[in-house]
Amino acid sequence: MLVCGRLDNRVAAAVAVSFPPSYLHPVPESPALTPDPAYLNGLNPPQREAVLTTEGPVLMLAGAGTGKTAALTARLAHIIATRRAWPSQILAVTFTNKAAREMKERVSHISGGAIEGMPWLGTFHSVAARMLRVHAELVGLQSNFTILDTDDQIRLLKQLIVAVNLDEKRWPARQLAGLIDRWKNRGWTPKEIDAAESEAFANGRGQEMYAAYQARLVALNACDFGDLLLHTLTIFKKHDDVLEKYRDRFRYILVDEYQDTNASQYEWLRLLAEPRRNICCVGDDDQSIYSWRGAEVANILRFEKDFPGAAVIRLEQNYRSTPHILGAATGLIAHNAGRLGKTLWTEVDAGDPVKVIGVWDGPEEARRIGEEIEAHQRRGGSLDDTAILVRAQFQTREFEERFIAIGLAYQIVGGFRFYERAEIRDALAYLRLVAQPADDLAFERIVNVPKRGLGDKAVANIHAFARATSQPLLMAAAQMLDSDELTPQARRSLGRFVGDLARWRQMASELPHPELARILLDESGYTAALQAERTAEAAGRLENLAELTRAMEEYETLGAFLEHVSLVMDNDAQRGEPKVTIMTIHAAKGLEFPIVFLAGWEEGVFPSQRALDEGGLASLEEERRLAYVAITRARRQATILHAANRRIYGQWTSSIPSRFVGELPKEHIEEETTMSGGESLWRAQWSERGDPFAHLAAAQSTRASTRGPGWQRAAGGNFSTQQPRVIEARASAVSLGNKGRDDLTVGMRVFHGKFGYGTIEAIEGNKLEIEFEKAGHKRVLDSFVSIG
DNA sequence: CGCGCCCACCTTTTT
DNA sequence: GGTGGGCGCG
Repeated sequence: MLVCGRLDNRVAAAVAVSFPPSYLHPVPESPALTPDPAYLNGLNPPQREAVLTTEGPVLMLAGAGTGKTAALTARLAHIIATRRAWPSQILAVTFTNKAAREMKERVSHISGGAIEGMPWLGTFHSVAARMLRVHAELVGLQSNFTILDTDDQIRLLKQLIVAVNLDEKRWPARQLAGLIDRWKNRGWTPKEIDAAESEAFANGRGQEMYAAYQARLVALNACDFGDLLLHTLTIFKKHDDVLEKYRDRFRYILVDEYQDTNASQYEWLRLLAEPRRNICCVGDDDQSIYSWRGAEVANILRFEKDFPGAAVIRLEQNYRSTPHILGAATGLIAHNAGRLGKTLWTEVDAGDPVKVIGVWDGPEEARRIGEEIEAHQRRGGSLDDTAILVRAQFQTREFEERFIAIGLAYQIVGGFRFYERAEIRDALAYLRLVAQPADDLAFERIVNVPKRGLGDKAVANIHAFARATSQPLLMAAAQMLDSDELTPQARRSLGRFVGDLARWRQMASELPHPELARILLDESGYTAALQAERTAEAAGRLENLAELTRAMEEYETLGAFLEHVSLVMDNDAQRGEPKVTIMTIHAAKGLEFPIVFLAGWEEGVFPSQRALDEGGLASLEEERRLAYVAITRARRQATILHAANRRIYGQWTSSIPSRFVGELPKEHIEEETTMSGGESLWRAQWSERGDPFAHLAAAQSTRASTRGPGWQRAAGGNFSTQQPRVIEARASAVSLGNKGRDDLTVGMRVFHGKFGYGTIEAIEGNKLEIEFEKAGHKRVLDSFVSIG
């Protein structure tokens, strides 16, 4: 097949057509005789090769911004158009729902909507879940098993730890969850945990706890995310007939982001790919940034060994960034060893060097980026063009504070997924309990939410009774109503809860489920409890719940919805007014922005201290790959910043620029420091002193004599003289895009997403002075408030 | 049973 | 510096 990979496109197409797959009916039309089919338009030679090399193993090394998705979708279109396989005979797996969704849309688009279903296009987990629903009984589950989220998982483990009299402080459930996850990622069932591994928890009881957890899951008819893969893998290994069935079905296999696969996914794929070995893995070893959650770069590095004769196709022509940006990224990643090797190039020749700016401290960094963004706005640019990428979530706060202060619209992407929010999980627990009365975890979660006087004591009682009579909690609770096991209050309250559940259960068959959900939230008192809070947070939660019930309308059955919500639902950033995007580099993978700011390039922040401390060289290289991913997000301009001082966990910390800054090729960068005396003075400062405030003092005393423009803005002193000018500058920048709104007046009560309710005290253009009920006096932009 | 205080924690994140 | 969880008291 290597040979095939070297053929030119026309020949490859001809070869392909001359060997029609024998299992299909002869194909009447012959694409090779007609001009190139539409899906090949605009593809460069390696991309075409990737599309046309359909038979045998293919490794597609696709650098950042090289048109990977275009090639992938064309490949799918090609396989289907040439009748090599029906859409239902192609397995295409991705890691995220977003990637799966995009691929679905593009395939459908490229085929002019002709390809409706690619039923086996999805995330590893959703595809595995789908298989597992069919064969659940082979691992002791029923096909309507529940998929637990991390929160359920931890609560369950905690119970198990307590049950065997382990000190949950010394042996936290989180740690065990992490271990079990790791084991599952490696494809190990409890049987495969050896003594050495087992040693990692509670003096050798790891294996025992893992086994107990698995047993408990089966009893609950539940599984966690890792199980979706591990169970299907187990089934493939033990039941040849099942494996055969899928091997026969999947004529072609396509894997996106192959460098992110873990051992269990790898094994899963290898089993399915045999004996045809029509597997096409797409990835970029330089963008492997998820080893900490089990991804093994080794999978991609050894692909050619695993699949001898594999065609290796490199996509290296970059369509995203300028030569300087690519040059900087390429120069940086060249410091890593053990790469497959790729060199990005571009036909574009314009563009500015990557800017590297050294600033005094964190606040100045935020200030500086804010100014750059406002300048971009003044030139007529949109905020949607801009993104700030950080190493860790804590860095976002500096920007948030600054942008609130200057009224710059921003969004922070990441943090909690939609379905990880407490209120969503509570709502789902209600639905789950109505759908499956035996769902003990759901019962525990909501039996006292909202508070109905059923505390730990009552719940412990129910638990004991349930265990003694071997029945689910809800059934036990119902029986206990007739006993005097509980205090009269608790009994009354529990009686009502149990009665409500029975009633909702009745309704479930008659009502559309979104309606059921609304009734449920209302009658349980959940909504009322949130409304009573009258806080910004509670209002947000109510909104999320409304969103949840809205989303339910798109699903036929409650079961379908529950599957969707636990596996698929994500909170995509909603469009709306233009705003700066602030997010972690991890979250930015796969995205691109014209203008990118890379903040906090300091030793200890990026590379992170933890990576430096514990991971050794491998972990440093992963940080470097992360830096590579970060730079290659930029289309036109990348700006890297590093601060000499930063407050981390309340501690002022001085740091030196990241080693990655030094690794950028000089010819592709342009350095600037806002500190007088240049880098040398500054280096002298941080190295001499341990006391961070000494720097501040030094800075202030130096400032009198050295007045670079940066100094004036840096280090926070002398605000009385500086502030008015700065505010003016802001006002003009902000007013470019936003006129004040006319529906607000002084004295009006308004609601702000972050600060809650407050009263307007003054209006000045599009800026408001508000006295907030909880958050105190603030200046905010009018677009952030609604009339409350 | 619920509130409040104190203390340990503190990359990255999908499913 | 903020937060969440555990524990002790009212």
